[in-house]
Amino acid sequence: MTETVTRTRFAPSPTGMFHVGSARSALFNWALARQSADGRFVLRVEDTDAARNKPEWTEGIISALEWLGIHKEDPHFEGPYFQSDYAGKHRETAERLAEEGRAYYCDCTREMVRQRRDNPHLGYDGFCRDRGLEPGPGRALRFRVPDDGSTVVADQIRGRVEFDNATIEDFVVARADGSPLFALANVVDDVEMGITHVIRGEEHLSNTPKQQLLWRALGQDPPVWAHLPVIVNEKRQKLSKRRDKVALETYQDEGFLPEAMVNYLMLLGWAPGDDREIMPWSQMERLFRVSDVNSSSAFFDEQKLRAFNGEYIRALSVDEFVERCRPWLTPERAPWPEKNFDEEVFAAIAPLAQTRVAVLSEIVGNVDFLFLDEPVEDERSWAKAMKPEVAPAMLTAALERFADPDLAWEATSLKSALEEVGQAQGLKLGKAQAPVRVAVTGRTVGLPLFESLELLGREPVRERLRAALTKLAETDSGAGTDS
RNA sequence: GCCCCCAUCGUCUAGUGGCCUAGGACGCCGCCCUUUCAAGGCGGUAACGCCGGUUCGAAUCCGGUUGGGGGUACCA
Repeated sequence: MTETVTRTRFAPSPTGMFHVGSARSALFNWALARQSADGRFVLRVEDTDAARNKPEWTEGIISALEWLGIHKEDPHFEGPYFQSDYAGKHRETAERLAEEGRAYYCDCTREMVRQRRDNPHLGYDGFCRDRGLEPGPGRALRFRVPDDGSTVVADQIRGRVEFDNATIEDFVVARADGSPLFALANVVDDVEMGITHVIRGEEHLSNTPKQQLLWRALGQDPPVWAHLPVIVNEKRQKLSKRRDKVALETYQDEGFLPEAMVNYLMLLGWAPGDDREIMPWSQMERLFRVSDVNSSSAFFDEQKLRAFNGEYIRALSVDEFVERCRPWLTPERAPWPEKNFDEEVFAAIAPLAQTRVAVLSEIVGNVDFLFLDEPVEDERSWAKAMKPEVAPAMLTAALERFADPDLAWEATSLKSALEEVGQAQGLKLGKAQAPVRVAVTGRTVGLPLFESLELLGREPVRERLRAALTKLAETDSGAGTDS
C-alpha cells in the first residue's frame, strides 16, 4: 500500500435529491483528485439505511455529478461503491473490536442511560464497560473511548482542533441487531478504500474525533481531514431541504448553466487569491487548494448566481445559445401551440434575447408573443400603455401606415415609419412605441420592437393592432373600466 | 445545558504586522448610451463586532467578551 496517491471520496446517502452543498463538496473533492495524475475520486453511496435506498436515487446522484462535469468515464473517477456491499466487513470489524477489548457490549436502553447520567451534560456513562457482557439480543456494541487525554484533529481548513476525551462518550458502533452504524461503516469503508483525504461538511466535525479514534483502533493513521464551512440561507442557518431551495435539479430546471453553477459553487468558501471570479473549470481545478478554503459559513446568494449565469449565457455563441434554449422550447414546457413554433424565427430573435435572460427558462417569456396565437394578457402593461388620450390615435395611425405596400417590412424602415407616425401625434419614439408594443406583444417591456415586428410579419402585426383597437373601443364605452 | 467551529462592505471574498486613507465581485444608487427592458461604459454608496493586551506599528498575533452557526441518536 503506497500512501502517496491522493484518494478523495464523495459519500452521499441517496435521498432523492442532490443538495447544492453536496455539489460543492463533490467539486472540491473532484478538483483535488484531478490534481495528481493518479488521483482518484471515489464515489460511495451510503445506502446503509435500507429505508432510503432506491436504485433510481443512485441514478440521480450519478446524473447530477455528470451535470457538474464529474463523469464516470473519467480515469480519475472510481466507483460507485455501495456501502451495503461492505456490511460483512463492517460486522467483522465490529467483532474484532470487541475481541480486542476496544469495544464492549451494552444492554442499556435509552431510558436507562438517561436516568443514570449523574451529569446531564455528558452522554452515556460507561455503565457496561466492565460488565463483560457477551453479544446477545438487545446488546449494542460500544466503542471504549479513553478516559484521559485528548484527541487532536488536524484539519486542513481549521487547523488543530482538540477534543477532550472525557467529553466523548462511549458511542455505539453496532446496533443490538448487529448492524453497523454510520460511525463505524464510514471509517471501515474509508480504510478499505484507501482514502487519504476526507473533505466534507462542517456538520461532521464533531464526529471526527470518534472516527479518528476508530482509525487508530484499526491500526491506521487517520486521513487528512478538511471540514468545509456550511452553506447557509439568508437567516444564516444551514441550508435545509424542507425550508430552502437546495436541490441542484431545481436550478437545472430553471436554466442555470452547469458551468456557471460550478463556478459559483467553487467560489463559495474558496477564492483563487487574486481578483478573478469568472474562470473555466480547468483553471479552478489547477488553482484549488483545500487549505485556502475559508472557515466561515457562506450564504448561498442566488442573485450572484444569476449574475454569473447571465455572464456565462452572454459568453455563448448565438448557435450555442439557441441549442441550450431548446429544452425550454418543447411542447412540455412552452405555452404556445407546437405548430406555431418556427425554428428560423427563433434563431433570428435569439441574439436579441441572449443579453436579456439571466436563466434559460426566461427565454420563453421573451419570445412567446412570436408563437402564441394572441399576445399575452398583462393588465398592468395594458393600463400603462393604453391611455385613451394617445393609444387609439397612435394605433390607428400605425395600422394605416403599416398597410402601405411601399413600406418595406424590415426593422429600420419600420422604425422610421413609427417615428413619423409618432411625430405626427407629437410623440417621441419612446412614447409612441409603447401602445404598439403592448398591442403586439402584450407587454410593456420586451425585446427590441422593430425586429419583433419584422419577424412577426405585416399581417399578424396589423391584426393585433386591430384587436387592440377593438378592445380599447370596448373599454372606452364604459363597460368594465377599472381606472 | 455540554462539546466544537466561526467573526472584513447588505452578500461572496482579497488581505496573513507596515504596500490598507482596506482591493475585487454581486446588489444598490447616479450618469452615459437608448424604441421598452437588458447588455455595455463611467462614477458612487458601503466593512475590519466590542474590550483589553503584544508591538515603534495590528484587519492581520494573544486573551476575554458579544454575537452567529454546527453537533449533541442503537440517523447519515
